[in-house]
Amino acid sequence: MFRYGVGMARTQGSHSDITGPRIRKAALGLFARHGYAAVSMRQIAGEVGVQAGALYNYTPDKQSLLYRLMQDHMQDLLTAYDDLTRFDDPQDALRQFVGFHIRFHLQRPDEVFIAYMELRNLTPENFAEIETLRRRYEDSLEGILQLGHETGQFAVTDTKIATLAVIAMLNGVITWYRSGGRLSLDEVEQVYWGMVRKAVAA
Amino acid sequence: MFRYGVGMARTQGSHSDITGPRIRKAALGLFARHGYAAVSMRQIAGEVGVQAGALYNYTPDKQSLLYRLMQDHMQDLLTAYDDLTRFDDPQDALRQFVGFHIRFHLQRPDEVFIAYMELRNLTPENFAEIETLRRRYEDSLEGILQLGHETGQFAVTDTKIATLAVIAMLNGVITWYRSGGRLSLDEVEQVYWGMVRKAVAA
DNA sequence: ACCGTATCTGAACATTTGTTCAGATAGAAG
DNA sequence: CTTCTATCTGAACAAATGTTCAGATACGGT
Repeated sequence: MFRYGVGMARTQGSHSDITGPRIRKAALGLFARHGYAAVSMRQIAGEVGVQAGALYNYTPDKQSLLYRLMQDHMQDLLTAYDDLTRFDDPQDALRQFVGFHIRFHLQRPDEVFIAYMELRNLTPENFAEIETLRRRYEDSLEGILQLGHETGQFAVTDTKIATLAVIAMLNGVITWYRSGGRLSLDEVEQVYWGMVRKAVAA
Repeated sequence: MFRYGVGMARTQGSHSDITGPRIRKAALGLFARHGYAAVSMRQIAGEVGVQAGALYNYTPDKQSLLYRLMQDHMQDLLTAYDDLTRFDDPQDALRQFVGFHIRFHLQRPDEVFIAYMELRNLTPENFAEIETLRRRYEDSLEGILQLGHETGQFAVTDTKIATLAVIAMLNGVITWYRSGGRLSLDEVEQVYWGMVRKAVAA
């Protein structure tokens, strides 16, 4: 027997305020684990418990879904960093940056992974947007190094390279850190701060 | 008019010693630029000037092609490093490591990119193989830091973390360095060596 | 109770995917 | 020249891809 239209419609409890975030969360995890190109819209839909077509109520296409994730992440990062009350002393400001960076990024391993690994899957326009945001964040670190260089507290021959080197080093932490592991967050922060401090020290 | 069999066979000058490397080189470049999952066998074949079916004379499948590229790279790396005559003094050994790492990796940006970004596209067995090789390389750096720690020349509270931090910092160089840019290879090496030296200094 | 709309299904679409293989030609060896 | 084999073509395959859409159901307001 065929009951016409059974299950072919809006489902119980469905609401865009619920489904939207769930889709982005599922996409986030899958993109981080398998990579953007290796994940299909049907996989994402499956994780949400919905058909693939339903995703297009929440994103115009797959590419925009990726872009949205990156954009949200970068904006969260900038907002959180802007909310800090800064220190005037370069040394204090640098320590604050290191601590903030490590803690913020360790709380969002998937976002960080995607924002770094999937840049090449963005359209040129979307890529430019994300790069602008990233640049703004890196510039704030460079500003600290620059100031410390001028006051003679830091010995960095090239602040641009030093900035990238410090960030690369800090980002490395997310490749190995697992909460509940050998070291606590405080210990990790202290170890990295020790290395950064000495690396730029005069 | 249909001439039976025109162009449907072995092509002039075709030789496995030529085509094999060309396939790997094309795959290397495409994987690095667009990512393993986003590159099709037909794209690779097209770059070589051959039909997709011909690739299967040189690799059992796409996955093995990726694995081969990573394996070759890691083995080149280990062989090149093993060929160095080592220094006894930890400071000298560390400087040698920094210089070697930067120069070796800057000469092979595509290989490095792939070896780092496409690990998740390997089968578990292939992944384990590559990880073993990578571990062997990292262990040699940790050995240097460990020795320097024992002699009191280095102040690294955690040699494991220090190893990963140093490598992450050095790897960062390939994300921005372009030959013919503002800095020469020697200058880049000096800048990074300065930061690494100070970062682990007692 | 009714109506408008938000939300989802199920099916369909044109492409593209990795892979296989019979057959055809070129090169190497005798 | 003949024979054997290495190398490639061209076509084919099933499966998977991103995306669209008519229609069906649930929700929210009146």
